[in-house]
Amino acid sequence: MLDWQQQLSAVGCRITRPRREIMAVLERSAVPLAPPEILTRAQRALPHIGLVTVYRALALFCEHGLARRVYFADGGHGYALASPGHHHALVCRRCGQAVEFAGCAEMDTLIARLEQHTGFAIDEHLLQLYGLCAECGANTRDVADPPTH
Amino acid sequence: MLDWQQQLSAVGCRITRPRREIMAVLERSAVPLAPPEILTRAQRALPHIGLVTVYRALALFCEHGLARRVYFADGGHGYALASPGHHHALVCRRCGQAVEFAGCAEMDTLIARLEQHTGFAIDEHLLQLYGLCAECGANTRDVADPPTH
DNA sequence: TTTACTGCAAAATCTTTGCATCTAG
DNA sequence: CTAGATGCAAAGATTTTGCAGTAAA
Repeated sequence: MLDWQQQLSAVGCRITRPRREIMAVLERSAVPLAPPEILTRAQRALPHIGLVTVYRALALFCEHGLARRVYFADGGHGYALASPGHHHALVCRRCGQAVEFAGCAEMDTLIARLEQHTGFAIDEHLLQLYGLCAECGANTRDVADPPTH
Repeated sequence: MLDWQQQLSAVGCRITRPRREIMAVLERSAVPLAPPEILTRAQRALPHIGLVTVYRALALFCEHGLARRVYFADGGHGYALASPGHHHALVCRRCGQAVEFAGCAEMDTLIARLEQHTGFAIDEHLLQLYGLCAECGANTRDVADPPTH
């Protein structure tokens, strides 16, 4: 399996210091991050990196399936690393932690039924689940730390 | 079943001319609309309505389950009327038309499996399907009209 | 009449673009 | 070397906030 550097190189993209750092920030975080937060974290290693570069790197990563946008229950969103292949996100509404999962097998029957009823040809889907992770579920009465998107 | 006016009145909200018009705009559209487009359409009947009112009305409608945000395959989003109860959207990637559907019965097994594996307590989900509606599927070689979000 | 709502103006965010400079390959 | 990438500054969008006036109930 190709790692992200090989994958980008293969299509003529360069592996630069900012891109490596942004990828590293995403790799370190269990929580999907918003671009300004990614910037802040990347600046610890690369003080002069700019927000524009973050946006451009994220767009590139998303185009190539290396990252994906994750929507929060409150309407906000962040970016998280994406495993190769088709996955979905399970997001903790309290700590923001996102877990990927595969398996849309369960949805195939649903999709088949809808195609028949509506005449649509369905070829893509967005599925995200929300809830409390084991840890947050256990500490429900603590004050919630606002998730650092 | 309560209509939206009764539902809002019941919680102390007023049924104003702008809110009625914004609701009417949503009712008339098969396509989820972005706030600026909702404004334009509402202004045909209420020339002095402002964008701020649109945002505030949408926030109110969403809070009370009368409308919902619909994400497009391209990352944009719009707002559409929501039927009472739990529904999902099936969106045509060409004309933008959105159809609601019920039935997450198929997902219950998936959710149960994930709860067991991850320890999450899952209580909400976002599911959207994308494809071509029957009409757009039939006319695939026409130039696409950019959907009026 | 009361108080929730509106509209305006302005601010705060978020995201994209143009361009000169830099750097990975 | 040399295309692709960066960073800055600035423009464009989008969304939120403050406040005085307006209108539902």
